[in-house]
Amino acid sequence: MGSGRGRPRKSDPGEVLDKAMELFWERGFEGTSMNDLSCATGMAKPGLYANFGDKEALYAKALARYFERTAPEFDEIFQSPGPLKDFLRLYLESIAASLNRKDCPGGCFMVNAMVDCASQPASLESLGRDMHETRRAALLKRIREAQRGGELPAGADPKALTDFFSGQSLALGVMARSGADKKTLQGLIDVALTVLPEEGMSGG
Amino acid sequence: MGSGRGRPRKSDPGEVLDKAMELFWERGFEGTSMNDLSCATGMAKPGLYANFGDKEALYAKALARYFERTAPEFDEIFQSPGPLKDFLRLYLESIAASLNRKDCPGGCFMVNAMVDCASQPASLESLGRDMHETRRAALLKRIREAQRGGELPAGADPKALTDFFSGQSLALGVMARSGADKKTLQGLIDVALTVLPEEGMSGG
DNA sequence: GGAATTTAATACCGATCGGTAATTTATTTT
DNA sequence: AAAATAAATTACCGATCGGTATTAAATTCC
Repeated sequence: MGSGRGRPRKSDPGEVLDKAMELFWERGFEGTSMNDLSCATGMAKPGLYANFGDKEALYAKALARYFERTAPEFDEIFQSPGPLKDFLRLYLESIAASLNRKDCPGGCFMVNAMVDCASQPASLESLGRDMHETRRAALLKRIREAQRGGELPAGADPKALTDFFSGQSLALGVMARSGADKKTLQGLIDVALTVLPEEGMSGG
Repeated sequence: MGSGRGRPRKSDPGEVLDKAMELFWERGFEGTSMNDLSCATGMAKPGLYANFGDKEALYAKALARYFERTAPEFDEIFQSPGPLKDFLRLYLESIAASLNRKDCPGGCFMVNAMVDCASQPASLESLGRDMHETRRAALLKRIREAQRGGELPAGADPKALTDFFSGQSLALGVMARSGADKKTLQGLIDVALTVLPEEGMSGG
């Protein structure tokens, strides 16, 4: 009846990875022990090692899962056809919204992974950085398109704008992790968007 | 000849605390062991406990020392008499400069302490938050004064502006920790400052 | 010089860490 | 039913953690 030959699995590895993601997200790499993970997921320690490798590999897979889970909403926003300012508002507000959800235990997992480099192997630090860089690259592409389309002054610096808005997502992540409420995040977003020219004034 | 009666000290507690500050700053709370601290400072473990209390107390004192060390430059900037925009440029650029100094091991210690809450006692997390809040309060005061002085439109929201610029310091801290170069930080600052009206145009 | 005192240095404590070997249980195949 | 296989379970490993008891060394007061 089962799929394989031996004893049937007690826990679904996918659900285990989801739970591991939540724990690492909330408590970080050093703050989460393999015993914690075993208790929270219901999968005994040898099972964790057999299914995911060592702690570092499990963390990497959990972080990758976070990236994949947030990717669809991210991609949808990036393919929205409206003007740049609407897109950036949508982008930052979706980040702020995700940071205040009940099932979001502590800020942005990627930001945490970038800053938590204090107490985690270097490979994991660069992993978080690479993921952030991926999103930053998509942002730069979108901003360059907007400039070609006349939405930005010819003198504007797309890379600087990209670093700026990419930086806003970092600021939101830190503020959310330190307990900022939704209104505070929204205030930052509203101010940040004023660096762009008013909509409709395409030519300068 | 000495100051007390017993065996003379081998290490100056002040210098020990400085070294401990650097280590905690670079590696975080969990990432720094008492053995590490003992080796790096030259003070044996029992000496550390006798002089500073347990690990949590030592970290708190190291973080407080960081705050005190950065306070003079901070205060000087806040008392500069120029227009708001010059002040904010000076403020953010001094943060960026401090983050790229050779003796700055990893971003901003306060920001790290706020985000590292994953793997450190809750009291230390709120300690970093309180320090950040202190600076934010000074920022708010300065921005309100500027608004009263007509440097900002009457409709501007000082609290939102404060959260925004306070957030920029967080973004700078994370970017610096993840390896951003000086040019990138400067680009973010230049863009961020454009949220303010042009200098000299005081009335609306 | 000897008692008192303050520090340094060593060794050690129980607990927990990441990781694994050995065994037991449950299922499929022959 | 017996062999084979895969997973769960238990117990355990050496290393390191934060923290401390104990002993040795260096100084000052009498």
